[in-house]
Formats: sequence, structure tokens, C-alpha cells
Amino acid sequence: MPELPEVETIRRTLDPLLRDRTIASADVLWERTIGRPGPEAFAHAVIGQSIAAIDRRAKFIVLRFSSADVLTVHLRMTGELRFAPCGSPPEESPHLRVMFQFTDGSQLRFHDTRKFGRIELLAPAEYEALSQSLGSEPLDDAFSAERLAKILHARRRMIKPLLLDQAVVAGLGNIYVDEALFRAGIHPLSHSSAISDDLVVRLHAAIVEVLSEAIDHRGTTLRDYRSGLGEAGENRTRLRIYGRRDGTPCEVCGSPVRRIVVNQRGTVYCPSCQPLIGDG
DNA sequence: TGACACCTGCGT
DNA sequence: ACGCAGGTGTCA
Repeated sequence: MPELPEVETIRRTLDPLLRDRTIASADVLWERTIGRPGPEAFAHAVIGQSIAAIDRRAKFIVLRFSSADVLTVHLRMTGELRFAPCGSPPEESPHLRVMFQFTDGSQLRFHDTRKFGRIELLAPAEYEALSQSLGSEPLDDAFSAERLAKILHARRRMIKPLLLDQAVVAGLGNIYVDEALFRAGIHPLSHSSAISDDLVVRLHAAIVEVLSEAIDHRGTTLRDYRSGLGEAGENRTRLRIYGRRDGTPCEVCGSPVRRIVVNQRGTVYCPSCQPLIGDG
């Protein structure tokens, strides 16, 4: 479900609600949701931990405990993290997978229809290793057009799979890659090393713009995504290419858009606005 | 690089 | 009944 803008929106909504709260207990209703250190050890180890900060890295929500341990949440396709104030009605959803109870009676609930989401408790060094394995944060100042040019020109890969690779650029997913390539006028099968510096500048600007706008509109809700307060995002109407059906007219030039499959991901582009560069 | 696995639900 | 879905990990 969520890409960088959705995860960031959840982080922002949860930040003031979770900060300084202390976990009283954790219930694991679906064991495979918990990776390290395993369901029982996890439920025990989080008791008494208090939340010092909530960060985001790539598509991970990162709860930093005052102990320096780190709880990571990856929502994968259908995960949802929701805060429930003290006195909220009990959970009735059959898709509740993990529930954290705080000492003041409020709760943090992890729902996940498809059960792909993962929660882990990591020691500081383990979290560092995870973060090291991920690529640039596209909204950091360090992610410049020059840096993107180095990344693209150093690899011989198709541009779309490259941008989806979290070890290269962290946080992009299927929606925003298609949107950024559309805005930059680059065919998704273009060869990364053949993209000119001028086009890389356009692509860099498109990535930053697409992600920033989506955050401004609190994410894209297609079906499952909700903020930490259960609200849908407003970005869907701003999508220009993602999700369009094959043959429907391009919003810019009117020629029919194409829908293809790239690495098992549905991919929409306009053959007229997005010419192929290199072999693809 | 691709095929498949992990899962459930929804639209056609 | 079938295909498809905001993701990623692991095989050959």
C-alpha cells in the first residue's frame, strides 16, 4: 500500500500522539507479523519501553525508544497503524494483527488484511545495518541531481526497476515511479546509463515534486491506506498516469496511454510523451 | 532478470 | 472463475 508520502503522513500524525508514551503490553494476534526477535520475546521486550521519537527511513516507520532500541514497522501492501485514545471502543476488525497498550490506556493498533507487513525490535547496531542497506532519501538535501546522475550512469538497468530498488533510492514505489517518469518524459524501459544529464535533472525535479506534493495532500488512498488517525489521503486526484486503463487518452497530448508489465508490476506510460532512451 | 512466494479481497 | 493490487524476499 504505502510509499514514502503515505508512510511520512502516518509518521507525522502519530508523532505527537506517541511521543513519551510507555508500552504496558503488546498482544501479537498474527505471529508472522513479528520478525526479530520472535513473537514471545518481542512481546516481552517492548514492555516498559518509552517512545522518544518517531522517524521514517524509506518505507519504514521507526519508533525510537529511550533505551536506544528501535521498533520498525513496514506496512508492505495493506498494513495500517492507528492510534486509539484512552476509552476508544475495543477493536472488532478481524484484521488486527498486533496491539500495543500504553500505560495511560491508549493503544496503537496494527491492522493488516494481507499479512505481509512486518514489525521488528532492533538493537541500535541492527537498525544501523538496516539503514545502511537502504539507498538515498529522495527528499534529503544530499539527494541532488548530480547524485542521481551518478546512480543512473553507474548502472546498466532499466530505469523503472532501478528506481523501485530500495537500495538505490529509498521510498519510491509503483505509483510515484510511474508519476515521476511521466512528468520527466522518460519511458519506463529506458536504459539508465543512456539518460542525458538534462533529463536526469528533470527526473530529479519530478521525483522531488511528486513526493512533496503527495505529502502535502497527505498521501494517496486507492483503497486501504489511512493516516495514523484513520483519515484517507487526498492525493489520488492529482495522479496523472498511475492506474489509467490501457488506451485511454493522455492528459497532456491526447494519444492513447499504454499499460505494460515491468518486473511483475503494472506500468502505465504515454508512448508519445515518454520516448524510449537507449535499448531499454 | 524473471518467476514465484507470501495473503486477502475486490472488480470484471 | 480470474486477474489484479501502494511490497519485498528468495529462489533458479
